Amino acid sequence: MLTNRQLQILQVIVDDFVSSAQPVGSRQISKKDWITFSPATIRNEMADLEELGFLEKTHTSSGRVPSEKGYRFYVDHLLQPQIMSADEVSQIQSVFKRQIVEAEQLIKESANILSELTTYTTVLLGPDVQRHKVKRFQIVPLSEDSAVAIIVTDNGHVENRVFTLPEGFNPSDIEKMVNILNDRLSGVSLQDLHLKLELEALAVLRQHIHTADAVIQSLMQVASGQKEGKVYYAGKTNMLNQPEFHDLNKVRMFMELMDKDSQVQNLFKPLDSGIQIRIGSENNHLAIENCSVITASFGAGEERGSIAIIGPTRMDYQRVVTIMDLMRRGLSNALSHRNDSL
Amino acid sequence: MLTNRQLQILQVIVDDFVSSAQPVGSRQISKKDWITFSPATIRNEMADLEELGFLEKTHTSSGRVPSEKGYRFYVDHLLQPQIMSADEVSQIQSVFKRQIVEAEQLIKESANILSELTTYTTVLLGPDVQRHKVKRFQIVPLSEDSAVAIIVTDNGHVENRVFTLPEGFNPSDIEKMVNILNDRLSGVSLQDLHLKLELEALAVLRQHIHTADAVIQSLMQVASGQKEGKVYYAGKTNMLNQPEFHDLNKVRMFMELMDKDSQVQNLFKPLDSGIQIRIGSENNHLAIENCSVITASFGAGEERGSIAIIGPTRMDYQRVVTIMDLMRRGLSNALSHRNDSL
DNA sequence: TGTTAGCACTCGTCGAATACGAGTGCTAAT
DNA sequence: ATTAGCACTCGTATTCGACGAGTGCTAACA
Repeated sequence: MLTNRQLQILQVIVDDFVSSAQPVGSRQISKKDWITFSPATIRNEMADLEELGFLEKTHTSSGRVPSEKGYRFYVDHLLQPQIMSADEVSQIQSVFKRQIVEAEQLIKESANILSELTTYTTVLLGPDVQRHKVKRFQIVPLSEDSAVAIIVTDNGHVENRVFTLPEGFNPSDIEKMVNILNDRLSGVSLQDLHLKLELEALAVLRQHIHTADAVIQSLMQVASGQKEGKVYYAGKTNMLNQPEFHDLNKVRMFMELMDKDSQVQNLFKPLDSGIQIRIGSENNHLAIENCSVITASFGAGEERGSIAIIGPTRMDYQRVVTIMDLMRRGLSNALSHRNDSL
Repeated sequence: MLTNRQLQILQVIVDDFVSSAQPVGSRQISKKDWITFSPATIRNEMADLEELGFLEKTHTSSGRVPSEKGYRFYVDHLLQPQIMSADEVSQIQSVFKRQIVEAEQLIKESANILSELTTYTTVLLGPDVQRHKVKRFQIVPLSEDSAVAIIVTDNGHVENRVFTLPEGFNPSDIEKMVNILNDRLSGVSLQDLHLKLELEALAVLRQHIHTADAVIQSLMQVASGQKEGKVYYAGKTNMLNQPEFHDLNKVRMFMELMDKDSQVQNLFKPLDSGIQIRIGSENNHLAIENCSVITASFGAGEERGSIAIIGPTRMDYQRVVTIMDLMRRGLSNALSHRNDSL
């Protein structure tokens, strides 16, 4: 167990390093007016903390830097809620006060404000479309041999895709077919749709319509169109201002990662609904081995999305956590009041 | 007018500098076996070319580098079509040979191949949605007080948006309304829709439906949903491999630009349908003042999109132009065969 | 026994001095 | 008109020493 003095020192080191990006030395610590002991004592304690794995040195003789374990301890035990300036609070709330035209717009702006306020990179993951339920099928013929299939979900999301009509398809069959589909499959979630189309609808349609098989194939593609929710980014380039990204190679790896929605989705998905912090190697990805990711989810009922803020491990955890909490509450609230689409 | 010898020298300088990124000196030029004159002669010619503004020096005494004017002259007069390896040609054609599931997919893959083959950044601008014509309106009620409005265009594109139903709206009016809209407004282009909704449809609807005004408002929003065509990117990070982007500031500016669809759209839109090259400051944008942009458009009839490839001014113009030409032909072909949506 | 002052030592950074080499411009010879 | 020869320029890489921030250890102190 750490002594009280060690806790104090660890806290100062993390706080100082976070704001200055420079290794912090014993003298610097002793200058704080609530630190009552001498640099020499601090050096001794620091040596102990280093032995315990909470601190590191960049070279034999320069100040200490928190290790991953140090950050981990800090976020687990030393985090204190921070007071935000009224100005910043109102900046966050301004998004929610305005009449929300559409959920998508709301989310984009939230992401922008988050990355402005934190100076880090923000990723917002939209709700998982696959969970939504079918509200209505629609097929609109475009020409002799093509049509667009449309699926509207219960929350107003619209999936659509153009497909080629099979040879010998009778255009007047469309209405019949759409009716059958709507009868049978309303309320089925998109993720189940694939199966139900094949098991239930196919048999019935075959009885009525000549070329059902080909059309069903196309419909199945519509259903699986968007495998995962949308991803919104903000402040991608903020990372370039961080001194730890002065290395072009790191920049490249980071940017490449941020260009791949699917990877981002996996890496930044929260594991439960609280606010979570993953530090450095805990992220299990080379491109962000020196980054921390703070995630939270928001939403109401089935309609859940999540926020991720990515910064260097040397990031202002206290501030980000408080901002994040404000934002997730605001978003949840706004989304449950008007249950719009994404 | 430039002498034959000067042309030769300019050509060698551009070609060499493009591939090596190093200023090229007189000795290096004289080594080429089709160059018959001595380094000293070359030095004299180079001094003249510099005076004419085609070449520059990086410092008083090191090799020459093409100036913007030099590149301009090169692309205008010295460009020779290049022979591509059979391997590369087949790589391009492979995209078009496969059965195209959807135009969007086709375009994404084209962009990827372009940036792979060129090692530069590719931007593909989709067709301008605003030109498409309304094929069908649809309104699907979601709950007591909300519904989603859908517009299908003649090429299969689908625009949609959730809107709040006005107080006292009679759900059974929806069908009536949709019928009127489809009757009156089929074939109207999206860009005209705004106007026509207001001038023609509104009056008619008012006669039949109590709360028409509010609904029309929402429909107008749907129509203007996507102001401009979609933008697809590939190889954004390729630029980081170029030695001229070893400067973090340039990287930041470039990346920030590439995150703003609307700016990208303006900068990279081709002015006519041929292959165009804009060099350095001709782009009128600080973030790409050391870049060249090569654009071309593709498509059939109204369904036009465009390709832009962005690289450093020191870019392999010959190669890019030939690749671009292959690609634009391929895309035009593929799109006119199946007139799919974007 | 815990704390602190003092001091030798380490290491990274910065600036000056130096050597090197690639390339030019000019002059004079062909 | 062309070219060989040569002095000169300038960027890069390397070395060296001075400087300073910071440590670890020892010995003195409360």
